[in-house]
Amino acid sequence: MSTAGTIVTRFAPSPSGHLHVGGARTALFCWAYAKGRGGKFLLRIEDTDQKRSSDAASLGFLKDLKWLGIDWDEGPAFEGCGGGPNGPYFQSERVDTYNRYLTQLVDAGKAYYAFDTAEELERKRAAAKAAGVAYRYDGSESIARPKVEVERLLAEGRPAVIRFRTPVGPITIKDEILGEATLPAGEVDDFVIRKADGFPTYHFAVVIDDELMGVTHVLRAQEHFNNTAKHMVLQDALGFRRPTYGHLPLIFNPDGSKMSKRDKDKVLRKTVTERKLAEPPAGTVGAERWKAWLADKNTQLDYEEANRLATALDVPLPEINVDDFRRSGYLPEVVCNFLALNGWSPGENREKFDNAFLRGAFDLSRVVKTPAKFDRVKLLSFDCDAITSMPRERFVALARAHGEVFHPEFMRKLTPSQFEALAGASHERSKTLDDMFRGNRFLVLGDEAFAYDAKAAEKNLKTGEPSGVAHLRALRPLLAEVKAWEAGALEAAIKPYADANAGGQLGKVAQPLRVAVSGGTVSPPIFDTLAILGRESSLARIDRAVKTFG
RNA sequence: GGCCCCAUCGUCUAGCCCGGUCUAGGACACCACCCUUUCACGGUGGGGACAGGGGUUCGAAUCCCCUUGGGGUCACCA
Repeated sequence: MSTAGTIVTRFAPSPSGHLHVGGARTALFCWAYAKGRGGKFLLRIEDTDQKRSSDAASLGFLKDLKWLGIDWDEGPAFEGCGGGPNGPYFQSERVDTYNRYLTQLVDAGKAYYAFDTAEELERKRAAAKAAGVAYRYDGSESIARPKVEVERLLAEGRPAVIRFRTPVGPITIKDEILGEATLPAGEVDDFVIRKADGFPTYHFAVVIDDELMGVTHVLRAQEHFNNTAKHMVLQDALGFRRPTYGHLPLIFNPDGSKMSKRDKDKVLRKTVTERKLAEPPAGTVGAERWKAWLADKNTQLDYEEANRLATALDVPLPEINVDDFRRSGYLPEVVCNFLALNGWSPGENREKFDNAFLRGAFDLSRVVKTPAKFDRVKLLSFDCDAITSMPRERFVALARAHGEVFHPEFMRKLTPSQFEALAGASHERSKTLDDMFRGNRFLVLGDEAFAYDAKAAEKNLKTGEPSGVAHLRALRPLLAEVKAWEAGALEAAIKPYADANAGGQLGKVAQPLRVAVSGGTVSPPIFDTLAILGRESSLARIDRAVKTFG
């Protein structure tokens, strides 16, 4: 039990390998609310659904929380967080506790066993729907069943659930964000509180645990709003106190659809169909999986499969999970900042802030009631601002760390000094930590291996008077003479040439060079690009371009 | 469909609770121009919203009602 007066919030996800942005925001707000008030933030794993079997990867989202800078005072132990006196923090390990309260309710006549089969219930639901009326469970038969009969059926081993006997009457939900709402009598029926497999349902476990763990404030997604009524009647029946509730607005895709991992499959399917790919790209997805995936729109690739396929296809995947944003090169502090802005704002036209500010300023009265559409373009802009305004050394360090995790083969092909030069040259044009890796593939391909973009070559090498190739021919001996192959010296060699032979328009010379050494029209500043590439590769590539397009 | 909730630029939002200071502010996006060795950055300027209809009031984005629209929820999932 926690000290009286201490604010306690909790984030209670079901086990998952990855943290969804919506969940991340909920966690962030719970964290900020408690920590900003000297309270505690705790984590609890809602793993009462055996079908969502939990394996080792099921707690993968803990690292996402850590990455965001959200740490928890109580909960599963992980990298210095967690532990605490109110555990276990896995609901699957608390079944005895739930059973104690369950028995108490049954003995008091506030809950009862029911033996309906799934088929029976389904039939009644369908009938109600056909009749155009709202389905409500009718417990009269179960309630009337004599105790001996119940015990006989139980002894027989008949599958049974326990339902809560919801008192008749309207229920008023009080919410710090949405205000008050009253559900008319009969709206909440006798819901299941223990499943046939012996596990409690979400509604029951939540109420017990929030009470036992001393949770004072429940902040969760708005989809739980109506559930609150169930939790309230349970609290009353058990004699529990009532936490303060705040239901957060949902976060959607820009088109209003729900954000789901399926969005990734959608993008990939569309690309595969458009490109008429018959076979999976090598090393991405197994042949069997590929077939099944293409045949059934409801089949989803797993996380790694989707990422490998996206990389092979060179298509960006919509970021859904926190880890997706990390992979895409977003800064954790920016993700938090932007997430907080979806559903809350500090007012006074302030938009940029860190978690320390959030924890000091966050409060429920400024949480917005309306659902938000997640604007990745604005997020990108925030990330760009954060990156370009950080010190260069910090950027280089972050980019290196990012590269080592997500682009190890790229990192292996560059020497440390080459990498540093590339990162330095990329800093001011990077919107994410990933940009420099995606945009500069040509650097790590062999001099004969990278491809020339036909359009770029046509425009910058073959046409013009003099043509780009003509400039390259003239430049080649000048470059060969450059003593120290670094950006300054290269500029000193090329600039005068442009002044004399291109009317001072450096672009007339820079673009042909760029296409010659990179294959395309986009690269870091040309002198940097040549310097990073080195003398040997630069000259070899120029020679190749002259030979190919001359 | 029943029930519940919500409604300001394309998007995120400020303003609403305590009506006048709002010819509605900011950010992202967009358009134009400028800068420029590509890309990006940056600079300057611009278009852009109180869903509709009734009330209340001297006066409404702000209060009330209706309509419309959006969302949530109606599981032995959480």
